[in-house]
Amino acid sequence: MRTKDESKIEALHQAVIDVINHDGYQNLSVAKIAKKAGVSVATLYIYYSDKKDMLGKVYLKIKDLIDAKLFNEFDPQGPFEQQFKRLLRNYADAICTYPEKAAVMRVFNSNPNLVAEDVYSQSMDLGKPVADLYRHGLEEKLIRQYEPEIFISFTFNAIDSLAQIRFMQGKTLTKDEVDQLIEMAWAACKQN
Amino acid sequence: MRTKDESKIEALHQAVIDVINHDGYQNLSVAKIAKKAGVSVATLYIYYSDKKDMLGKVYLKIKDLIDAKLFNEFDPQGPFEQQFKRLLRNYADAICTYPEKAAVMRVFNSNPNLVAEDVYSQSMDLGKPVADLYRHGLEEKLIRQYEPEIFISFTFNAIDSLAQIRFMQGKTLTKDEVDQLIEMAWAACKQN
Amino acid sequence: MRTKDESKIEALHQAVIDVINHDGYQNLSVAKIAKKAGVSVATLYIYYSDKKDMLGKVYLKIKDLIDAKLFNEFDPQGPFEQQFKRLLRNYADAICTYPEKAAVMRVFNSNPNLVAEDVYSQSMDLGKPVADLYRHGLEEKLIRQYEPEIFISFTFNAIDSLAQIRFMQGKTLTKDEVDQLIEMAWAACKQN
Amino acid sequence: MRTKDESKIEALHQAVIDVINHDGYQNLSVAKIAKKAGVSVATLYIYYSDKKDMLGKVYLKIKDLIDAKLFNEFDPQGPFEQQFKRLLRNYADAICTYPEKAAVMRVFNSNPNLVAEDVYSQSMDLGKPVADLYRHGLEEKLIRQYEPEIFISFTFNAIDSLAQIRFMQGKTLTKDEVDQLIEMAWAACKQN
DNA sequence: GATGAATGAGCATTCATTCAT
DNA sequence: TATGAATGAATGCTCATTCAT
Repeated sequence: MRTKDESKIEALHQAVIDVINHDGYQNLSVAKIAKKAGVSVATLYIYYSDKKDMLGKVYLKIKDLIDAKLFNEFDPQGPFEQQFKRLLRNYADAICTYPEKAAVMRVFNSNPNLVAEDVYSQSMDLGKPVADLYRHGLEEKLIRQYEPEIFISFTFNAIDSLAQIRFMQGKTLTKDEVDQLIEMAWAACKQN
Repeated sequence: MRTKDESKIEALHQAVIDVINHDGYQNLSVAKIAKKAGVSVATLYIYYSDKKDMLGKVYLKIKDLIDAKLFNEFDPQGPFEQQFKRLLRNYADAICTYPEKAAVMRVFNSNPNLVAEDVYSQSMDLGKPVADLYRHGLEEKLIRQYEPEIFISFTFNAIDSLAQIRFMQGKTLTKDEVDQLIEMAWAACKQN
Repeated sequence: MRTKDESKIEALHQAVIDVINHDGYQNLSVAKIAKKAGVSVATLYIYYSDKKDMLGKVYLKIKDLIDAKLFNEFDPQGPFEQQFKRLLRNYADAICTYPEKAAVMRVFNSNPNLVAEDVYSQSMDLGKPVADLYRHGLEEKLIRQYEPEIFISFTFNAIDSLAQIRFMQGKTLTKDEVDQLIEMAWAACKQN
Repeated sequence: MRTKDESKIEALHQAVIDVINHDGYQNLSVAKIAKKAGVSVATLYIYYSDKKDMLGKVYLKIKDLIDAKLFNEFDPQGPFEQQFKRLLRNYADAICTYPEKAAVMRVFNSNPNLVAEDVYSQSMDLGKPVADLYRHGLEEKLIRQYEPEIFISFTFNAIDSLAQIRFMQGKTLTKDEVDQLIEMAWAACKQN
């Protein structure tokens, strides 16, 4: 029965993503999700304790998917600028690869009370490697001596911001736009 | 006859803002708004044709409030960099002056279907002067030759992004942070 | 101020008739009536104690209008068959002259709880002359020795019944149909 | 899983009938129906998509019940007058057997917008056998050469009309009245 | 007399969740 | 495991009626 289970969970997760992107998350009812996933509402409650629990798990799964791409070809020993840009490029790649999932993640990020507090982590929380990189850049005076959140705003959030606009227009970031975003992010953050 | 009670409209608007910031907008019910405003639900429907209409009007009022600050001491004839920074400073000032309202505007901006399409304008739409400034900078080759949305991401949206984080932490942008945001925005956008 | 009053009452009465025929009487709200009449809801309550009172008065007015036509050229001394047919012809004339009003009367007749009990009188209650005629016919053995309601069914109600069907089809009774109805009514009622 | 509770549907149908006859159909609210049926409002929406759907199904069920009686001992080859009277007697029997249901059907028939258009058929539409009989009588010159609706008025509708009056008086048609109604209907319709 | 403002109670419908099988 | 049946509480909205001017 293991495979059966997994396929149902998968279907439910995808349904959440579809419904949010299709109807907006304020129309996100368990009935709609279950219907779209082709399972009964009661079945949904076998896998998840409640709606919040389910959304939290979807969120986490999406986050893992994107984080998984984040450190592709990432060399913690390489030169700082290269690492910095590598990270952002990977992030841009990730949200271009999974545009609907990225859109859902943005929804979760700007609506913290959709999921339980403990499951939710700020958009800042891109994990230890990012924090390490930031600290490294700070110590070596390669980036401005500002708070980490301000960097997030000009890096990941700036990319997200454009991606969101493009997603609303039914597009994804172009290769050129990614290059431009990275250039501007670097220009914004680097210490002169 | 009874005279129109302007204070009720004010109370309703404030209630919308409070409820969105306290309970999140997915718990934004007409009943809750009316209760918080101290009026009956039926009364609400005297002033607004429906929920969407009400939210639209709240949105517009907030937008006007912020836009009103935007062109304070703004000199369209002044040097470009100064104008650029003036605009962003004014924007930062505005959202620091009305932090709850700015938070609400962010919610509306990322949830377009909360309000009628005609009332809604993209976060990009900061009005003609901004568009003029962008075009001017482009023509004079003072800023990068990129699409306007990408600039929005590194200017208004970057500021918004940090403001949102601070708001969630129960803070507002500090004077220093505003300075830093403006510096970074300019570094990101300017043509080298 | 007398004329002003009358015109408002007239407008309200007409509005009731229009709304019932247009939207059906289950969508008959005082707000809709007042709007259509061009007066405020509160004004309506100056003229009538409540909705039921108003509808009752409209009903009575319509009834009077139709009853007024009923005894046109009616000769209580004339031969029975002629009187019988005269009455029905007058009735048919009346509901052809005021088709919307007749339609409204039918609604009231089949929904007794729309108006107060005291104002409401059974469709049978066409007044004393009709009762007299019935008694006369009975005594002279010119009509069947049945209960009065059964005659109503084959006379006024039969005419109403066809008129209603025609009204729903957007038509009124034709001259021929009226003749046929009267012939059949007489054939049904007369004693052989 | 829980099994479908047929008794609930039955209770709901009966509740509709009761409420219409006791409170009139303009006070026919879903809440009242559910309460009277002893089920929750939400349960009602498991069985019916909406109020209109429910009323439509009640209507259809009642219609079927009455129609089922209509062709009892009906012999399409028998003499015309006998068939004519048989049909009316069956109809009278039906509405005497189910007086509350017949009353409800009358309400539905005179308020077409209570149910969906497709479910609704005019009171005339008593099915093909009635139409056949009418055509037969017409061709053989056994009945007057009039439109079908006019016959309906002097047959089914006349019976209905008296039945309605009696129902309002808390009675049903007596055996004698049925005989009288049929005699009069035949007298009205037959060709001399 | 006239009316815009105001409301409690009610409307049809949907919600997230649990039950019984 | 799986699900149709069931529901109390909530949803957005409208009602007939009254108030204050």
